[in-house]
Parts: sequence; C-alpha cells; structure tokens
Amino acid sequence: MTAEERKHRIETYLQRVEFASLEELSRHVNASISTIRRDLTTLEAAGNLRRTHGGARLVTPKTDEFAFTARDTHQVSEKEAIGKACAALIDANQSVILDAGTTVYHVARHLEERALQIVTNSLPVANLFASANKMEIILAGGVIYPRLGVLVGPMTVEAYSKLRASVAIMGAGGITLEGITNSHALLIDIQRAMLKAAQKIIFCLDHTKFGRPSVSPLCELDRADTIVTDSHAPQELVAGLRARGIEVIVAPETPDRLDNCG
Amino acid sequence: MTAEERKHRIETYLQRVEFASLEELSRHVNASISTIRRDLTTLEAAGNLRRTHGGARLVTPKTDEFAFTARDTHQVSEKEAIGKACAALIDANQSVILDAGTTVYHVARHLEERALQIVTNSLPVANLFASANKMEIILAGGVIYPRLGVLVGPMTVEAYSKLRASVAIMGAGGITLEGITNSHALLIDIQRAMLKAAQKIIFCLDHTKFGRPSVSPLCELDRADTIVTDSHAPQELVAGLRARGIEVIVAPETPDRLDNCG
DNA sequence: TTTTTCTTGCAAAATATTCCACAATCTGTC
DNA sequence: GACAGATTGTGGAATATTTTGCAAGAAAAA
Repeated sequence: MTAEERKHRIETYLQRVEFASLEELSRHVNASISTIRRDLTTLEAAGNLRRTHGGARLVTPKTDEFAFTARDTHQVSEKEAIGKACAALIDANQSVILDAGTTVYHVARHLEERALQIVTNSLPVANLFASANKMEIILAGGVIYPRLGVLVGPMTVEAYSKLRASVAIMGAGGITLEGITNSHALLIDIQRAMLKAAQKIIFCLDHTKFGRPSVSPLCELDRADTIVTDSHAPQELVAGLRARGIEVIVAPETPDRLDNCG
Repeated sequence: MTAEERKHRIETYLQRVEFASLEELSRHVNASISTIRRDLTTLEAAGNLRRTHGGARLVTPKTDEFAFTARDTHQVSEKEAIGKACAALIDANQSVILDAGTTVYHVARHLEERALQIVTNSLPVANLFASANKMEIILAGGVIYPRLGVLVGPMTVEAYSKLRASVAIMGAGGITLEGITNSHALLIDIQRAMLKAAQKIIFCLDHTKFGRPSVSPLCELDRADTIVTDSHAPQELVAGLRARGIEVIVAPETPDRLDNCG
C-alpha cells in the first residue's frame, strides 16, 4: 500500500467513525503508530482532520445528532471491549441484524468489512456505514424515536418480519436467570421480530445489565445462543448461564498493550 | 505491446483502483519497474495521474466521499432561496413527503416545525430532523445507496406505496416542456411511488435543471402542481410552464448577507 | 505522583534518481 | 536491398533520497 492510499484510508475511516484512536488507525491501515502520527500531522495540515490526544477527529461542522452513542454513554471501555469481542464472532459474508442501542453500536464500529449485509433500525448505525460501499446496508423503515435515533413502529416490525439473516446482534435492558428484559416497551415487538428473523442470536450486555430485570420481558434465556459481556460480570450468573448451555464470552479488559497483532 | 498501449493500460487500471503501487502496475502490464516509472513520469506530465512514493494515484479528488456534501457545493445560495420559498408553501399539520437530493434538503432545513409529519427516504434529511421531537419523522426503509445517502430498492417503493401524504416535495435531474426527468434510474420507481402517494406535488428545481433533459423520464409536466425555482431560470420556459397551468414560484434572489437560518 | 501520549533523533528499509548496457527500430548511405 | 550509425525503448545496478519503525526524553493528562 502506498502512503497516499494509506492516508486516504485514514480519512475514509474517520468519515465513518468520527473519532479514532491511534491504535485503532494503526490496525486498520496496517502501519505503525509512528507512521499514523506522521500521517495525521500531514492530514491535519491539509485540512479535514484534527489531531487530539490519543487519536484524531473529524472536523465536520455538522455535528452528528447521535454522537452521544459513541461518547455519552456509561461503561464506554467495557462496551468497546464487548464490541471488539462480538465483532470477532462474525464471519465474512454473513448477513447481520444489528439492534439499536449503544452497546450494539460499538459492535458496529468494529465490524469494518466483515459482513456483506447489515440490517438495522438504528440511525446511528446506518450513518456509520452510510459511506461504506463494500457492504450492503439495509435500513428498516419506521418512525424515528427522537432521543435514541431508533426506528420504531409497525413499519419496522413488518420490515424485520419479512427478512432473514444469519445472525442478530442484540442489546437489552437486563438479564437474570429468569430471562432477558428490556426497558423500552416500544422496542419489544421489534426485537422479537429480529429474534424470529435470525438463525443465531447474540446478546451484547455489559455487566451492569446482569441480575437487573427491566420492565418488559423480551425472551427466554435459551433463545440466546451467545452472550458477550465484560470482565466485571458477576461470576455466579455467568456460570448459571453456561450451565443452561448458553455460550458466554467475556471480553478481555481493555488490552491496551497490543502491538502488531492485526 | 507498444509503449502507447502500455500507458493506456496503466491509465485504465488506475481509473479502476484509484491507487496502484509500482509493483502492482509492473505485474499488470508486464513491464519492469523502471519502465513503469518512466511511463508514470510521462503520464504525470500529461495530466491525469499523480506520482506518489511507491506508486501513483488518480487525480480525481473525490471518489469515496459522501457525494451528497460534495454535490451540495453547486448553486448553494439558489438552493437556499428555493428552500425558503418552498417551505413557506407548507401549512402546519400537513404531512409532507420529502424526496432525496440536495435541493429538497434545503427545503427541509427551512421546514422547522411547520409540518406535523414528514416522510422521507433520505438519510441526511432524517438526520436533520432526528432530534426534533415535535414532529413525527417517518423514514422509508431500504438499501442505503452509499454515495447519496438515499434509501433505495423495493422496500422503499413498498413503503411509499402504502402511505398517503398531503404534499410531496420533489427534486429532479432536468425539466423541459416535454416532461420531468431524472438521472438516477434507481430513484425513478421510488419517485413515482411518491407521486402516487401525495395529493399535491411540488418540484424544487434550480435554474440549471431547466431545459436540460436527463436520461430517465420521470413524469409528465402536468403531474406537477407547483414548481419552485430561482431567479435565474429562463423566462420563456417559466412562461411555458405557466401557460400549461402550472404554478411557478420564483424564489427571490438571496441578499448577500445571510440571516441565521440554520 | 503515575500513566499516557507526543516529540525528536536515528538506523533500517523502501523508494527515487541517475547512469549504463543491451536490444529493437529507424535513418541515411552505399 | 544491405549495412553502419543514430535513436529510442527496456532492464538492471549504483547511489541518493524519502519513508518507516523504534526508542528515549519531554510534555501532557489523570
């Protein structure tokens, strides 16, 4: 890869994710941190980037309405780890349903070019992939739920009920040994349609969701094939889930000291 | 293979891949690295290439970017004027279908809180309203067309065919006395579904669209109830449209000093 | 403080430039 | 038409330049 091409890929990548760490960029373009630093300096001089501590950010004046999904959340590093671990479960050329929600958003950020087809009802996720022309992104229609940027309503349910996908990557409000629950009643019907449409179900739940039931029941535990969580998830509950035959993947705690392992 | 033929193949290849390393080009045209270097030097002098360290790149600056923003650089002030004038036509509590495209996007910017319901298949428009919780924004589903951020495909057509709205605000590629045309064949079916779904049809077309037919015919002239354009639209064509009973609104030329309108 | 990130300098690798030898084609002369 | 010399195209090698990756110290954040 030429230097020009590398810089171009950095720009394109940033267009998608808005902000990226040096390590992230380094992995993405297969170059050392030093090279990324130099590239970013050049690109910053050219215009469209702004370097920050630890990475670079796009200088688009039109602020993304849903930037909150990337930043304003709790347990960001845990969700990052979950996102990385969950994305690793997806094979190339699979069709993937992506739920709305911050945790799943982090999965989307790591999906890169793994999946051939992505189906979602989340505007932030759609925006993330909007300029990626190697993937086919299908957006379920519906009414925009303002605060979350999620598409809801009967149109959304109908869209999912007509689709089939290899995998669904889901979020939820809480999980106990009695089942998986969600707080947004509006989303329950949609999530159930997702569950029906996918062959394999992966739930991404950070540790705060464990042992905490939400208002509306979503599905039985055994509906989930795999659950991805972070290292702070309570041991006994994880063991209980495994005893029921559910694969539980505990994302390693922020492996910062990663050199070239991409 | 002659030298000319080789150079032509280099150019053609670069048109496809945008970037190419010397080694890549060498393999592709079956010549030594030295020869490639010389060819690139010649081609660079001729114009359409730029040599870089390790290879060459095409001098088309924008291929991978979000074409929506790139296209938006033309006739911005005209489109702003059209947007303002067209938004003024919309009464409160109407349901409005918004087409994709830059001109209609400017209408959307001025709609503020006039309409109660907005239906669109444009991702940029959806993002614009996504945080406005006084309006109901309905996004038609579909496959994201990367360069334009438009939702396309049968899902989109179906979504529109099931809806009804008071007004549709449309864009197009060109208008002549023979009819209205659009360059994106992919969008034709969707636009026709919009036309069917709306009681009143407003076309927003800046002056560059006048007298210029595009590839695909969209609809007859009399399908349009109102056409909004800017003050540079050719007089005779405007008169011709009015003679056919179409209301033509010419947006006043924007003052140089722009108010806070966005 | 401690940790992380940035800058700077340096050596190694990759790449560009220049030069030279060889082959093919063209040119003019015999 | 055949030949020697000139011209051009090609591939390779030697040398200069740029780029890259690493590491140590400086600066910034936590």
